[in-house]
Amino acid sequence: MDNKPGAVHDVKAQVSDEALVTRRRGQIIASAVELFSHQGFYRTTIQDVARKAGVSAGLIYQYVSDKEDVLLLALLSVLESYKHEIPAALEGLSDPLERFQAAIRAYCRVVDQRREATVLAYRSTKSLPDDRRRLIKDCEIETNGMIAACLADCIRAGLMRDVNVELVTYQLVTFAHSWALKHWRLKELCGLEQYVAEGLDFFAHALLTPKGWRQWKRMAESTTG
Amino acid sequence: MDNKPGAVHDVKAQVSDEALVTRRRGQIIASAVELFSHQGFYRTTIQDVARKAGVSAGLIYQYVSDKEDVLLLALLSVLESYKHEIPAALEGLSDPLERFQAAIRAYCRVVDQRREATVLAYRSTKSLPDDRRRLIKDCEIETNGMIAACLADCIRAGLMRDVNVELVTYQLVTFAHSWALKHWRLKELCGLEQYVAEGLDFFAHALLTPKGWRQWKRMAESTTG
Amino acid sequence: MDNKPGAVHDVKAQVSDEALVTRRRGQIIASAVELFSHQGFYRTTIQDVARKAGVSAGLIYQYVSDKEDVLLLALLSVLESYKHEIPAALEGLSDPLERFQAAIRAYCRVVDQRREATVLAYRSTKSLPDDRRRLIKDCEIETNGMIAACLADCIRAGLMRDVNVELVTYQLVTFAHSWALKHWRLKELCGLEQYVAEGLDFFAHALLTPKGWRQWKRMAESTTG
Amino acid sequence: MDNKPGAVHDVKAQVSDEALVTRRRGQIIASAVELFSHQGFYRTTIQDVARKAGVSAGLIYQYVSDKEDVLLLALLSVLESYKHEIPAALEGLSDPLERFQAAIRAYCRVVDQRREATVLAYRSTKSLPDDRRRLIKDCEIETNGMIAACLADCIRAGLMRDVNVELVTYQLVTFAHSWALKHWRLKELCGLEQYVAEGLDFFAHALLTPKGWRQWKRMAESTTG
DNA sequence: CATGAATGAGGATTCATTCAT
DNA sequence: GATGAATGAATCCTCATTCAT
Repeated sequence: MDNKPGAVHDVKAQVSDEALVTRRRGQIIASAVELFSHQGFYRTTIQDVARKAGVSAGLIYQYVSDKEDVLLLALLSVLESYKHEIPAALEGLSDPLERFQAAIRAYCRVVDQRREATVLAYRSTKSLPDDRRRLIKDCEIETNGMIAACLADCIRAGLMRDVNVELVTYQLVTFAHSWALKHWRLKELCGLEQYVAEGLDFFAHALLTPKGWRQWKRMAESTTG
Repeated sequence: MDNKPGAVHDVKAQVSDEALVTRRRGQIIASAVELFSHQGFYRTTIQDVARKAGVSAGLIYQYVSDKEDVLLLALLSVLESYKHEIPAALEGLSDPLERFQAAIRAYCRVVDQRREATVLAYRSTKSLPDDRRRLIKDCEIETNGMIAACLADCIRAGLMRDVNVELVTYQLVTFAHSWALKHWRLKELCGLEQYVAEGLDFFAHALLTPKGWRQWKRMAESTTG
Repeated sequence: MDNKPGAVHDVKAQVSDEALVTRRRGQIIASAVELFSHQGFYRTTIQDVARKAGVSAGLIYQYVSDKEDVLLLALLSVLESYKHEIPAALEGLSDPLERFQAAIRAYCRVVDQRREATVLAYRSTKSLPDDRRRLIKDCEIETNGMIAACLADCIRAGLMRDVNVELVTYQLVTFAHSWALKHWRLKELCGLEQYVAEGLDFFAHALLTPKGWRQWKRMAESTTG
Repeated sequence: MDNKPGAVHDVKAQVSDEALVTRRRGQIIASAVELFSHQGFYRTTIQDVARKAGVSAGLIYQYVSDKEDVLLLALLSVLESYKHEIPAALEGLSDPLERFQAAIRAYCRVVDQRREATVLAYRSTKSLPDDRRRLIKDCEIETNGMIAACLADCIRAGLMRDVNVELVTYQLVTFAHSWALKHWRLKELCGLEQYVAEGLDFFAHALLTPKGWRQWKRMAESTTG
């Protein structure tokens, strides 16, 4: 329910009509994400955002209190798309290994779709004052939690070694992010599909127990064959 | 020999005395890295840099043509400390697996020492115009090359699986960087030593052949025992 | 119709309301002409212009893209007052000699009214980049053309000798300008009226044919008597 | 004796050796005239002047107290070349009409030789504070005096009409200056020789008495024939 | 005498933010 | 609610001038 673009998150609007707030923020954020991603936060002016959103500069300040607020909203919209996609990809899957694979795949796919925005999140989170940055981190932790849960399930099922879940989660998350962060180079080495495949293979070797391995290979055969 | 802080790299100074240029640039860059790391590039004024370096604002422009030049120099100084430390850590080691371990360890150690600066590099490379960014990327590629070489040696020696070297290199590099990028969270989970240890264990599982494993365990025992 | 102060001339404003643009530019230019004339272009700051115009410094940049643009606009406003006054003075006159006299007189009168501004035009045209200077020169050529036409008419009517029209036009134009350029000295020798009278007498001797002379004297008598 | 480049004129040097002062100022002024003429006073930095003169920036301040001092010296050096050339051209001539012609010719020739510098004088005299500008004006008045004297002699000899000498002198002087000021256009109409010839013809018609005319024609024939 | 590195005040320009319409 | 003109603080950069060597 707070996944709608323009959801509130402590950012106060001066306009009361909630539906309007949501719609306007949606416009604003979409433009902001695009511009911030390409030109960076500081190189983008509020006028730029207003122009691209097809509204006046003044209007923005009725839905946001700061330029930094726009950044916050923009970053949250990115992070929330992560939080959205992963559960959607797991829908209906119950096997731990399948869920693990699906989660990684989904994460990489969103990152690929919002590549520029992902880079933006890395670049610009620090541009936020501490309290607003907190919100971003909470959001990231929440997403990580979903990955971590998949991992924990695999371990609990004896399919993976008993590794430090949170540390490995960072490896997995970072793997997804890297597709965006290092895209300038990776795109010359392989496509998204191969990237994910090689990654999963790597993680399989790193994590699976013999039992896990057997299932993993069975899964692979049933997919291929 | 162009690793000295303040090395030239296309950035032209108006002062001819080379020793002075090196010294002054050293001062300027040190202050810049510190300030940029904490406040970000755009929030830091040239006056800030000058004040912290104990020089006048005007002086900076005798050693640099732009504020962006200061950023370039700052980033290069970070990347060059990587390029410096890794070979130093490999000095005298000939065993591929030892070299591999030492390289990862060294990389993580530099990142730890220059944690803020590493974050800076992630945040601010995009603030540079394309041509200057090129220099940064070249530098990064070079560092990656050193890791990749260690990896390739292990594979060639039959100690590791025949993986896609460059892709895995990115995993390794990213692992080191993450210590800085996610330090706000990781520091609550473990110290650098444990981080590296768990990482190496993870990579060992992911990469080693049976032959590699035997040697790896022997190494571990000789270190521990 | 493009004689209004603030007429557009390739100088782009960021404000769309045309009437406002005209009004604001009028304010800005008036202040700029005054200040530039007294202190020179380089000694005058945009803040000075803003203060005198009763607006903020930032506002100026919504109507002008450069400080040089302000100069361009200022110079054009001066040159356009020339282009305006001369035809106005010739209105209703059909006799070539009368038109000639009226044109010179009008020119000298405008120069006298905008003495400082005329000096400004001489001093500062070269401070403009080539392309903008072009605009100034075009404007000057146009004004000269009006004087030249009067001269040519007199020649065609057999009232003046067949001299090189453009060269002599420069003499006439220069004569008018000199009243401003050398005012520091001329004002001690005579008033504007006498300056014009002596000038016309000089040019009459230099240019009139016997036929021209007869008419010239008749004109003088009818004016005096 | 104060025609030497670098003559003192109230401008105090910190160096005592007079010969050296003269030499150094010569170097400095030559570079300054060149640079100021092309780029204008404000666009030229002291460093520019120093570089072109092949000296250090600091050195200039040992021979001059101000950047404005450099301008003053530069302008004086131009005006003094006028004061120099005219008497030189009159040397040995005693006939008033010949002297008149020679003076105009000489003036135009110097202006032609130092065209850029002449424009500089027009542009930049106002950039000087009042007291230093005084020096320039005195110098100009002195030069005008030489032209005025030639004119007065012609009148006294009954060769020219009894016009207001100083006013007409301004016409003559202005005629010479115009060759520089309007050179961008005039050069397309004629060369210096023709410019002078047409000018002299114009002035002849404007000024000569019948007696003067007869001699003027005789002079022309003897030159031509 | 000469050098040229260092200073720091000064000014053009940008842009987040406000507010009258 | 929306607009966009106006503000003015903030910052980069230049350059005349000084002074230690």
